[in-house]
Amino acid sequence: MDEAGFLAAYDPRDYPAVAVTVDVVALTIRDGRLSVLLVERGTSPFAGHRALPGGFVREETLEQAALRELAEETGLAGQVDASRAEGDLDRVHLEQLQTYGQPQRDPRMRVVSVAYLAFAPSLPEPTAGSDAARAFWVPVDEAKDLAFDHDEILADGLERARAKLEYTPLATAFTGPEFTIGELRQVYAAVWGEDLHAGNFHRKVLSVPGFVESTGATTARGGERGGPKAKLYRAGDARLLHPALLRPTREDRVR
Amino acid sequence: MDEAGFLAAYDPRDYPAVAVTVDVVALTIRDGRLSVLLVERGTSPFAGHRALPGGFVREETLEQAALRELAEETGLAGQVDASRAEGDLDRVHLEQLQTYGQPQRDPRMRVVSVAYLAFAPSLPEPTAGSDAARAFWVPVDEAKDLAFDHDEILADGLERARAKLEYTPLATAFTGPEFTIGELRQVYAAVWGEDLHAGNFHRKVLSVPGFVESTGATTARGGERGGPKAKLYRAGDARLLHPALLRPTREDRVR
DNA sequence: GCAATAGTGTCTCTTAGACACTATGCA
DNA sequence: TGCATAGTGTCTAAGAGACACTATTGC
Repeated sequence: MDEAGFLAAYDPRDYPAVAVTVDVVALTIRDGRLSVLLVERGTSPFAGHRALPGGFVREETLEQAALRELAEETGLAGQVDASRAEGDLDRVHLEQLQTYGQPQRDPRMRVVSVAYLAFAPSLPEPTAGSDAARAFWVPVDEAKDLAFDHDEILADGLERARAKLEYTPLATAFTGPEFTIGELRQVYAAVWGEDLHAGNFHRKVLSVPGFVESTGATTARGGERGGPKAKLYRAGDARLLHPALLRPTREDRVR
Repeated sequence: MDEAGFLAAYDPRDYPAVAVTVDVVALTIRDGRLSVLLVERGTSPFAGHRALPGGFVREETLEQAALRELAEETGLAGQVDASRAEGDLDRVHLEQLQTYGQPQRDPRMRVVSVAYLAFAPSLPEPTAGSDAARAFWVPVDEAKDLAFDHDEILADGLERARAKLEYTPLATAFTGPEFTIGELRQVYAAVWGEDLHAGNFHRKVLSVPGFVESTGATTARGGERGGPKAKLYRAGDARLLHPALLRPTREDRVR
C-alpha cells in the first residue's frame, strides 16, 4: 500500500468504488455434528439461497465488524452489546480466515470480503421472532450451494479448523468451561469426521503440557447408557500443543 | 457480506470511503541471510521511512495486484508483463498472508490492506536507474521502524514463513531449480535462525516422500573450502511434508 | 597434508497407536 | 445381569536427535 508518489496525488473518487465486507464462518457442534451458521437470502442475487452471515464494515475494526455480525445473527450478546447481561459471545474464539476479492465474486460491484472463523460452544437456536429469525445452524455436510463464493469460504474455514485442532487447544472452544476427556474426544471426532481411540486419546491429552487441567471434580452421574463418572477438566494455559495431536494419516492429503 | 435487506438499499456513497491496497512481504536469502524487499518512502506520512512494497488494487484479482507490485518494485518480469522474455517471477511462491484494517492504521483515510507473502530465489539487486531504483533487500533483523503497521505485517510474515518450512516443501522456493541438500539446509538455517545438524538433516530430507527427487547429476566441483561433490536434487511432488520437519523445540513458544 | 563438507551407521529416547484389561455405574 | 464408558498397562514400530565415522575434494 501507500506507494509514495501514488498516494500523494490520490483521490478515492478516481478509482472504481470497492466495498469491504466481513463474512463469518461460525462453527459449533450440535447433536454431535459440526455445524455452521447460515442465513437465508431474501433478495437478488441468490435470493432463496443460503449464505454465510456478514455485512459491511463500518467505523470499527474488522474483528469488531465480525463480532457485530455474529451477535446480530445469533441474537446473542457479546462485547458489542454491553446492555445485555449475559455475554455468550465472550467465550467464542474468533480469528481471521482469509480475504476474498475476485473481481466478479459479487455481480453488482467490486466487493472485497474479509472472512472470519469462529468456534463457539453449543449455542441456543437463534430465537424466532427476533432479528435473527432467519439464521440457523446447519451440519456442514449439508451446507452446499451457498450464495456467492461462500462454498469456497466454508471449505477454507473447515480446513483451517481441522488443522488448528492438531496443534492448538482450540477444541476447548467448542465445549463448556468444564468438560470431560470424552466430550473433548467427541469434539475432535465431529470436526475431523472420524472416531478416535478412546484410551489412546485420553492418555495423549493428559500428556500434553498445558492442554487441560483438572478441576478435581467429576460429573454428577455417569453416561446415559452407563459407565463411571468422568473427571472434569478446564482449558490449560498452553496456546500450542506440544507435541501436536495429529490427524490419522491420510497419504492422499500429502500430494 | 451481502446481508440481504442491507444491500438492497445500499449505495456506496452512503458510507465512508474505504481504500483497498495490497502489501507484499517478499523474502529471499542473500548471502546466507533471510532478507525482505523494502522501499523508501519519499512523501508524508512516514517520509524517509522504509515500507513494504504495495499499492492500490485495480481491476484485477488481489493476487494479480500483489504480483504486479512485486514486478514493478523489483524490475523483474512475471506473468504480468509478457513482453519480457524472462519470467523471473514465475518461480516465486506467492500466498495471502493476512488483512490489516485497523481504522487508524493510515492517518489519511480508512485503508484496508491485504498482505501477501512471497518466497523468491536469490534475485538480482533491483537495477539502479529503473523505476525500482528505490527498492532494496534488507536482512530481516535490520528491518525495523517501518512505516504504518508494517513492522507487525513483517513479523506475521516471518512467523508464517518459519511455520511453513516445517510442514511444506516451500524451502525449495528459495533455491534454484536444482539444489544440493546442503543448500536446502542453509535455507532452513537462514529462515529459522539456527543451525541444523548436517547428517540428521540429510537423512531426514531424503526420508520424507516427495520432498526432493534426485536429478542423477552432481555439482561440477566441491565446496569452496573443500569437500566432495554433492548430488543435485529438484523439488518433488509433495505439497505437504509427512512427517513434518519440526523446528528445534522451544518450550517458551508454547505458552 | 589439512580442513571442510557429503553422506552413512548406530544407538537412545520419545511418541503414536494397537490391543488388552479393570473398574464403574446406568438400565 | 448386561453393556457402555472411564481410565490404565503394555507392547511394537517409527521417528528425532546425538554421536561417530568414512569418503571426497579444494587449497
